[in-house]
Amino acid sequence: MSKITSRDVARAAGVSQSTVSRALAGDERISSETRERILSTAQSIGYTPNELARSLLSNKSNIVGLVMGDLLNPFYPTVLNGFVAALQKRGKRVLLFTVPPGGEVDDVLPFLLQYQVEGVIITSSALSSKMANACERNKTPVVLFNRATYKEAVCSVCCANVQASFDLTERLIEAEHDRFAIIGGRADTSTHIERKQGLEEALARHGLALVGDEMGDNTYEGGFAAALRLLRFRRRPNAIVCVSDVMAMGALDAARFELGLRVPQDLSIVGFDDIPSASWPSYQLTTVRQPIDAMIERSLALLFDPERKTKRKAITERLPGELIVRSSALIAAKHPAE
Amino acid sequence: MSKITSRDVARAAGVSQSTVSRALAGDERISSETRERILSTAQSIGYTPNELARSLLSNKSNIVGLVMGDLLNPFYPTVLNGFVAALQKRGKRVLLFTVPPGGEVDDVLPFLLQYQVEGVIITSSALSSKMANACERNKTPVVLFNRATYKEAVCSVCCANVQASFDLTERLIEAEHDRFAIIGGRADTSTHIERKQGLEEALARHGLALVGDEMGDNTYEGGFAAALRLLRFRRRPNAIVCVSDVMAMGALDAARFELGLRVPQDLSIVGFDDIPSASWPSYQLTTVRQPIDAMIERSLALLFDPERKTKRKAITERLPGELIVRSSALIAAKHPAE
DNA sequence: CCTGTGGATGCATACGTATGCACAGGCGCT
DNA sequence: AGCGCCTGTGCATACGTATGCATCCACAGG
Repeated sequence: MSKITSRDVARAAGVSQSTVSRALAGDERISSETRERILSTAQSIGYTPNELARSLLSNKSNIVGLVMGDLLNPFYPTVLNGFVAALQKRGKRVLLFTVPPGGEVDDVLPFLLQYQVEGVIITSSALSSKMANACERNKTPVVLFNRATYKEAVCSVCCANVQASFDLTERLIEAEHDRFAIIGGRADTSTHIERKQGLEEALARHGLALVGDEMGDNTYEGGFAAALRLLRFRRRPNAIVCVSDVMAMGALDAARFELGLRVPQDLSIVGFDDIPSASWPSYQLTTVRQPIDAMIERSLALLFDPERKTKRKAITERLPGELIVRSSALIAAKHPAE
Repeated sequence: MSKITSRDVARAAGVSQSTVSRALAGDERISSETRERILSTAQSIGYTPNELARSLLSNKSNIVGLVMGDLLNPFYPTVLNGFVAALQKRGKRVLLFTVPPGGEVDDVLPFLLQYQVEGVIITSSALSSKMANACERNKTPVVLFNRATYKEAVCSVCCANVQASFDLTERLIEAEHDRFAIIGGRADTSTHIERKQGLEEALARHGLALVGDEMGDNTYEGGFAAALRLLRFRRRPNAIVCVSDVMAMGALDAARFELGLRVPQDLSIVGFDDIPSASWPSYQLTTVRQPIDAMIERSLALLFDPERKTKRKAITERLPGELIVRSSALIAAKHPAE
């Protein structure tokens, strides 16, 4: 009783293997009584179709590869959850890979390709041109999520980071902040680069410049430590822009509990992502919400878009972020007129 | 240039397909010069072995199924991360499924079995006896993580919940708490049942009984709302035991921000899991830490244990939890003597 | 020179399923 | 009655890889 195959069902039902296959596929040509008989015998002897064999023959694995980086940043579980749910709804299976800190996407991609995945979604970081080519050669579409790439010809979906960051900064300047500091994530990520760029552009427009620039590694502890470094200045910043919410929460706690500062009276702290805990009363974090669901939808649309197979254009979609005003920063809520 | 197979490599290198297969497998019998030639041609024409075909033939898919429930409870991303990392290290691939709220594990298991997974890890909930039998028939080992089952013959790994909850309660009683309430998760989960049981046993031992019993659905919002219901009593509880940390954090914020109570002076709040945010200064949650890494290690050991294939015993392993004392509850730190 | 030996490679087949084609039987039409 | 057609089923093959067995060649020993 090792493996029960369609041949076993065929033997038990007194038909051929091909008839079993057709009956299970709902082929019209099989008479309904035969179909019934086959289905019930399949049920009774506990037959489970071998999807691997099916995939081998049809050349369609129904599997999508998902490469995640840091699952400990609360933004990504939400993303992961969304992707898995959306893919399951579309009848796709998810092969999940994790890139450990310090690891490279390139290390896991070969494994994905071996499983004949129909597409790959990468949320961890960009990928090398070598691997981009390997995917191209296999005709395996790739979509970068929350990451942009400038060199490689790969599709990506992200938030309009520069714009969102620019607008956020404008609002902070409007509210009379004039000493800005940034707590960055990792220097090699597009989110970091773009959000910093928007911030600096807005500052420059008003003749301002950053008074502090620290890295927080996209962790709570990193944000906490970075904030301590920033706030020990004699003339400390009065606005800290954090490239992600986890770091902003660390910074907030460092300011309040370690240095006894009041937020937002003594300084404003803002983040990006709008993770669930940003709305908790302990934090009330002003932040830029990423439109996760829409981004996921667009990612899958790009991934499965049939016309991408012909014109292999590297499309980058940028969805607008939404400023969520809470009480961690001195920003007036937008007038309804605007 | 659709699919590059080992035959293409064979043709390009002027050998047979079987020689290619053997060369790539590192077969000793292939002369090293032939091997070199094959490897380099494979490289140059961009050959990727088809793992599906390989799996079909060897009857070993190298895939492990992972069924997750609520990824929005921060405990589970940590678990997921740990499992994926551990499995990748063992050379296994992870096929991830999600059970949407209100869904059943039974709905996704058939898909897993179709992909010939070598084992299934379930963190969402127990599974029906029908599905347990189906897995047994397929000789597919199953391990429940953080869930126990009493009826079915399935292995499981959890924390020693009753014991941990009992000890925690004893410590709270020692510290003169006498009006206990519980905020539960979902009534049908073993974690809820067992933690409540330990709590009630300890209370009974001191002639006490619960003064409040609410459900919080293992969400922050649920914990928040449940705490409001509990704390509007005239004689409100002075200790709230929450079955998971997320709910405890909700309860804490409800007490502080909504009702103006002081924690732990006015009441103690404790949780379970020790999620990362439990240690943040805003919360400082006293909680029972689950030994996640050890639990994962034991789960995989059970899953791949060769002798389980002969004696099909349903082993339930219970690892001790560790009480982490912080400032959300009035508990003296254990004397070093003890 | 013939045979035996061993090393290197090719041939054929199997894994479990889907599908084009052939085939059998029944029925209606001329 | 004979012909064609339709319906329902079986036969054979293909997917890409791994592997038992046969084969071939070279070389050594008799």
